[in-house]
Amino acid sequence: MSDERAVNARTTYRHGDLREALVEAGVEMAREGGPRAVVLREATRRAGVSPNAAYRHFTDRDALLQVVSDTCLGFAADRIEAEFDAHPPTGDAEADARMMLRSVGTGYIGFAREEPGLFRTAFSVPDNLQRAGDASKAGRRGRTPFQLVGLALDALVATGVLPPERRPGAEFQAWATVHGLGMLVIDGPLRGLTDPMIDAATERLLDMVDRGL
Amino acid sequence: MSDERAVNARTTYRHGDLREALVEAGVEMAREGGPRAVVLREATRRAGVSPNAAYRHFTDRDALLQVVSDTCLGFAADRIEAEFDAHPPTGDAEADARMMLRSVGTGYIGFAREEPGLFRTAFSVPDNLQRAGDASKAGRRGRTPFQLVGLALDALVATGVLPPERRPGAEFQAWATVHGLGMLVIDGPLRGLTDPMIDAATERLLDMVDRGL
DNA sequence: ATGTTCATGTGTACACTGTCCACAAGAGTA
DNA sequence: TACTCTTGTGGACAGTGTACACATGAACAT
Repeated sequence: MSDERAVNARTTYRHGDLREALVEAGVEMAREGGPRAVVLREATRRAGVSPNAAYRHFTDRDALLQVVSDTCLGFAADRIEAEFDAHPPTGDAEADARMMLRSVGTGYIGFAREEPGLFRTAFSVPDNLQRAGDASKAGRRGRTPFQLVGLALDALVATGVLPPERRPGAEFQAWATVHGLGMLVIDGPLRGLTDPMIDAATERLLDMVDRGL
Repeated sequence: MSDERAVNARTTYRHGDLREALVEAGVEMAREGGPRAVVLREATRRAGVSPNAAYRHFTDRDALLQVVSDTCLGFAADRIEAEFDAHPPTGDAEADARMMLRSVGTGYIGFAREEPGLFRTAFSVPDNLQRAGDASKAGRRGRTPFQLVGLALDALVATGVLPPERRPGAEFQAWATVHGLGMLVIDGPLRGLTDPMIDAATERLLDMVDRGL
């Protein structure tokens, strides 16, 4: 019963939860070096297990990366929800809905800046509309980032800020805008700008979305 | 003088222009498989040269990828300029300026869809504001994509569509938006959507920029 | 308790990668 | 003609993903 979970030393032949251990190791590597740093052999090493053991849980190195990537998306969702919590409803339904959409944006960018490795990893694996709401990509509260944008937009429609006829597909506009900014901040021309400058750029961008949606 | 350029067979000891040949090989690999497919040894193989010969021209595999990436950005610029050409000025300066910005967007997305591998490669290497206008990233007409957005925005200011006080930093908004859509189309939730659907999403996004800038 | 089964981990091996080192070829110059 | 410096070669090594055959032991049926 002395189940040394996180520690790589183990006495039993069976690991206990190797799959989870590999994913956690993968996330840690991704945090430091992005998707390229997610190395299968290194993950098994950190889990204190032989390289081939990984193949009992993942068909491929890419399969591991896929799961790691999904996990990272879940973290992004958590970060966005944290932003929600930081701006609780005031009672002004319209302003609250607006703030909700902004929170998606600021949370998203915050995640990109605080965890660039995880951010890059989250979007290094091809996705599609079917998988966008997949439970494996959800955060602690069970929602994916993509669903969170949708929620914010629904609130905008409910309070009459956004005309219903503009609702369908609106997540793509909001998403693309914020995602683009995230990429620019991490790997693009905006790299190395000071925090206040990035904050300003974020605010302007969200203003644009607010006006133009 | 029988300089068999593109062919990998060569008679002389010296290659002639190995550096260029390696870059071209790299671009071809990037076209098929994105940045991960840019393999140094394979490039030398295609150039008909031993693996280590590459190190006379690039310090690193990453150095090669950097140059390949810059080249891809140049292609993106070409694609955008082609979109300019497809929509020549009509005489209505205001409408022309608007169309110019739209062309940046449609050209950009067009490039992403037509050459996903090159697009991914172009943005796989970290960049910064200093390098954004670097000549190595320019297209045939000597302008980088980033500079082309700037040009379009300048035209909007010149025709009075965009208030001058909003000009500084506006390329970041335009760029982020379009870049984000590009990523969504290639690797994100919008992957696999039909062309008309993507066209519609692009139009809506550009409308948003037009309204909200 | 005992034997069997089958998921899970091990060991060996191979092809392939990036990269280091010492050496070779030969174009350009003294 | 001899010397030099750039460019390409050959061999080697560590590290990676992954295939195959084998070992272990937890769970379950007897």
